Amino acid sequence: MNQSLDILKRNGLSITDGRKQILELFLLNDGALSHSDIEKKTSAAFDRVTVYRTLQTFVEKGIVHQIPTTDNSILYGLCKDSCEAGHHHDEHVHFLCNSCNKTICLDDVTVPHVKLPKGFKPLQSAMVVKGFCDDCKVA
Amino acid sequence: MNQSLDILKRNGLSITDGRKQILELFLLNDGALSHSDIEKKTSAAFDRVTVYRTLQTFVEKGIVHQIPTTDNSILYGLCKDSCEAGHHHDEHVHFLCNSCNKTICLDDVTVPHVKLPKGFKPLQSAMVVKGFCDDCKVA
DNA sequence: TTATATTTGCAATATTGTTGCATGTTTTAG
DNA sequence: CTAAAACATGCAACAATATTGCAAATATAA
Repeated sequence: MNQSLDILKRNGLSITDGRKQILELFLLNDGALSHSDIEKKTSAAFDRVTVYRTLQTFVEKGIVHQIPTTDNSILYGLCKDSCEAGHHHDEHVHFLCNSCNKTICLDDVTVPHVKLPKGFKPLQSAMVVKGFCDDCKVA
Repeated sequence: MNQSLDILKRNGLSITDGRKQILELFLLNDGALSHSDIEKKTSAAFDRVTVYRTLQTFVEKGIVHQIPTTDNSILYGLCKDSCEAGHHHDEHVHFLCNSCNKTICLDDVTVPHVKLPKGFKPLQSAMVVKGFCDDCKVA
């Protein structure tokens, strides 16, 4: 039943308090989290360095993926099961709500392919849509 | 003939050395620029605070737009003529080359609309494609 | 040309990110 | 179950990046 434990084991990571708790945050939270979100939500229980390294490890293992932003931060979102170490399948659309400010992974909305000018070879795409989410939309 | 002067005037900004030179950089450069790119390319001729404020002003006036990244930085790209103060029309695809590391605005490639789950109201979209650009592609 | 408005640079400070290393914890092997 | 090895953590020091107030300098308007 303990999903975070499961994920850590599956990825060959040692089980530590920090990793478990940070992973829990992702599992409980519906939106993406930044480094500072995590510090706040854990009440700085872990050294900031530990948080940095934990996130880095999670990215490497394909447990979370990075979401680009325009505010000098990086957001991290939980990967779907289909992600593997070193091989992310995070080509879904991310939605940033202008009102509640949450960033949500729309796992079922795939980033569409675009026709690029001659000579450009695409390997990976990211898409962020801003607007109002279901909870915040004006009725 | 002096395009940067023209742009500054059109936007009701006072003409200063810093603004002219930074704007020149964007006009001469084919890729997007970060704060630190600008500091390097101007040989730190301007205080870093001035560069921050200049970029902020340019964004507000619709002279440049922000491009999201996953590396704790913000890239700035020159807007097309159609952009106005407070109302960006930067819904074109950005291409980040894995080899030369340039980020290029593909002004003619529009970000496609995606079908969002019920209740989500989109206002603005950004898309970044990674891969190899025309210059760096393996022949 | 002068007065006003705006911009700049400096200083101080805050925030964010990185590295090496000793200590503590987890895992593995016996 | 225990000991050794492997690994993760926290601290300290440091580096880089970002923000603010304010006085001096510059640009614009009258």
